[in-house]
Amino acid sequence: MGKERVTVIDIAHAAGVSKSTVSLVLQASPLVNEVTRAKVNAVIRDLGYVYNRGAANLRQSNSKSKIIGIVVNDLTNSFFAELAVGVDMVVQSAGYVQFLANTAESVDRQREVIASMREHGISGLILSPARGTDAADLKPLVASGIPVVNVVRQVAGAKVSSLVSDNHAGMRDAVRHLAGLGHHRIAFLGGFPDTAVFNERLQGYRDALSDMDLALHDELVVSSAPSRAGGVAAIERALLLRERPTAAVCFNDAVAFGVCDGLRAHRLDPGEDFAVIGFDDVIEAQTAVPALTTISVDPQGMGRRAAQLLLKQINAGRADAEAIVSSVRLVVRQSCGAAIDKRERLSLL
Amino acid sequence: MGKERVTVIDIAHAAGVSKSTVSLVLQASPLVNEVTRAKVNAVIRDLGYVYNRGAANLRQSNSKSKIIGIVVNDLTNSFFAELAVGVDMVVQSAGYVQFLANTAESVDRQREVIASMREHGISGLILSPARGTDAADLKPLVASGIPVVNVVRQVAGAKVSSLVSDNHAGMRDAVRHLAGLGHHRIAFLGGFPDTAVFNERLQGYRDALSDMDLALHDELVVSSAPSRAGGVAAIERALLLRERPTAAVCFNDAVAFGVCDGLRAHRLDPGEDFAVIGFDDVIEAQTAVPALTTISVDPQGMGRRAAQLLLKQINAGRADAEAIVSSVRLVVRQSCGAAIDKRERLSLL
DNA sequence: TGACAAAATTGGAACGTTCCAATTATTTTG
DNA sequence: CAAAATAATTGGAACGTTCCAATTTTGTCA
Repeated sequence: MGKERVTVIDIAHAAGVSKSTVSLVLQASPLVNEVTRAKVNAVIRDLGYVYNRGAANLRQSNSKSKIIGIVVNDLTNSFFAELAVGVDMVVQSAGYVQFLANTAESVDRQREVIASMREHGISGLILSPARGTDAADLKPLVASGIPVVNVVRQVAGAKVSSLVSDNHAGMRDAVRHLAGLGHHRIAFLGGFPDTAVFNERLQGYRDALSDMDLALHDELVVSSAPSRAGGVAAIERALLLRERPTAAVCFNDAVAFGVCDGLRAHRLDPGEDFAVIGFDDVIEAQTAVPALTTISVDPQGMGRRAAQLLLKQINAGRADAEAIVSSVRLVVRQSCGAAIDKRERLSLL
Repeated sequence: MGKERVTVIDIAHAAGVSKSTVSLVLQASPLVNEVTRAKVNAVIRDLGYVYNRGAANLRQSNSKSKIIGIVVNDLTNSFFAELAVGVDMVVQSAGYVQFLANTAESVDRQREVIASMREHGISGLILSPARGTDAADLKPLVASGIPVVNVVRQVAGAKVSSLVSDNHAGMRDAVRHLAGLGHHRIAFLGGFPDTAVFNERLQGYRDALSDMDLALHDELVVSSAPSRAGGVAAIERALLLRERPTAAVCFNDAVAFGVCDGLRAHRLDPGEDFAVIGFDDVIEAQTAVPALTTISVDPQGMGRRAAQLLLKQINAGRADAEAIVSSVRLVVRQSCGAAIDKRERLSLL
């Protein structure tokens, strides 16, 4: 059963009107009489009609396909999962549906999935570019007039909008906070050094050190994969130094969690014996023990904003590149030694 | 620039062949001469042609749309994120692209997104049904002949394939292991009691207790949201009991991590003072401290298998429901007191 | 070379919708 | 009540592809 597809023509026949009228009803056009509308809608329900957007898109402009694409480099990272959820929330309620693809940092996969999405007629794309993406990769897309919003990372020279967090200020605030707590040897742990994000954060770290009149020791900058495992590896190496750091700012929360794991493996208590600050404020950051002090970027909110920006551009028809830097704030929890702070405050009473 | 869309007809003109030939080339048909093929392909590249799958789908059967849908209830949960990544891997390499939607356990959202995906002509659907989904919700989908694979949860009475893990055996093994370590008061923490998964796991817990001649105390079963926060709440309540448990099996890893957090908040050391076992073997389970003993279900592998099953059904044209129960194994790490175990073993030497 | 088979190419209808211009039905107005 | 204005409906072309049947080209063989 349910063999033959029900089309607008079947509806028209059953309702005793023309296919044009049915089409008008489908588009909720004000031109059609209330009673016909009701009749047609009833038939639509009865026959179990399913609108064929493919056919509609053929006739309409591509920008009305009601599909957007989102491609991220690591969905396993909660940051991106939450970003995707944020995007999903707003596109879903705008009646859109999203293609989601994971590139695992492969530019080849990225090229393939973007091509594939284009064939399917996406109206817009939210892209967290894989490492090594360059402007040329996005060229054909933007030339065809499809709005693109880059998130998290920018790609130099690409004429597309972007939404990134204020990496410099965030890291600067983190380091200042640690310096304010009396730390002198503060490490910068995790992240791949060939990314813009890494360099922005690193610059924030450097600037803060010089602001606070602290010396910059290159060996305290330890790069690694931006993952939990990478964090373990980074703290391992940092603890091997003759002069150990007493605190660390981490490339992201995943790294920070790994650093906490690594510290425990060395019988050090994160938050007590060593201060740790993350970046992102992933959902687990608040419930973890110790709760993670981190730079809150609100990934879900970022997803929502990116989606809103994209939808705005889709509706406007024209996409003039706008670069938004999302501000960021330090959330102080236990992992940076707030407990010590509190103890001191209590002793003052 | 790039205003007008390049079509198969433009290619035909430029290459001096007919549109039919171009179409044949696009489908890599063996009917076309090598030299024409090369010529056409060259023109395709030069003009920056983009295949219009929408148009093609209009002419072909819906099962060739090269789109599958995947709807999950909580992408923020790493389990589902990994599942999605697994699905993504196999569909991507099969040349498919996936619609991904998050329902946040809302049947209404679920209904909407499934309808929307259907309008876009998905060839198949992987669904982790929201709580409260019933067979009627899936009726129209399956009636239209679109293969559906339910993952994680089944929906009673729906004639669709399913891929679930062996919840009963997994929980049974977990409890037996704890009992084997000498625990008598073992709690079952977390999860919503109105789900099939919960009940299967609970049954495994009960059966294991009776196998091991342990008494079943109802107050040791504490339900909660299946999240980290839920875990904190559950252990809080369990620790309030006059006779405290000494170990717990948890509904999933998220709950287990929450339980560890909650224990620490009470100055109890998970793995030393209290044994904890999770369910899922999420990626963090191995790197967390203490590393989490858990029932490994390999979410990514599950995603891959679900995708393979779905693609098989799409290609077969006919989807006869098959129910696969994925076997599961206990992975012993630190959180259940393996360390104690080891200590004992060492003392025997 | 002529006849036939095989290989390669092709025109046109079809898919399910939208949109335009045209038509018909209804209401308002002088 | 006729004419004009407005409201509602409609047929048909178009969108970019595939597929079928038909045609043309090329190759083979006696």
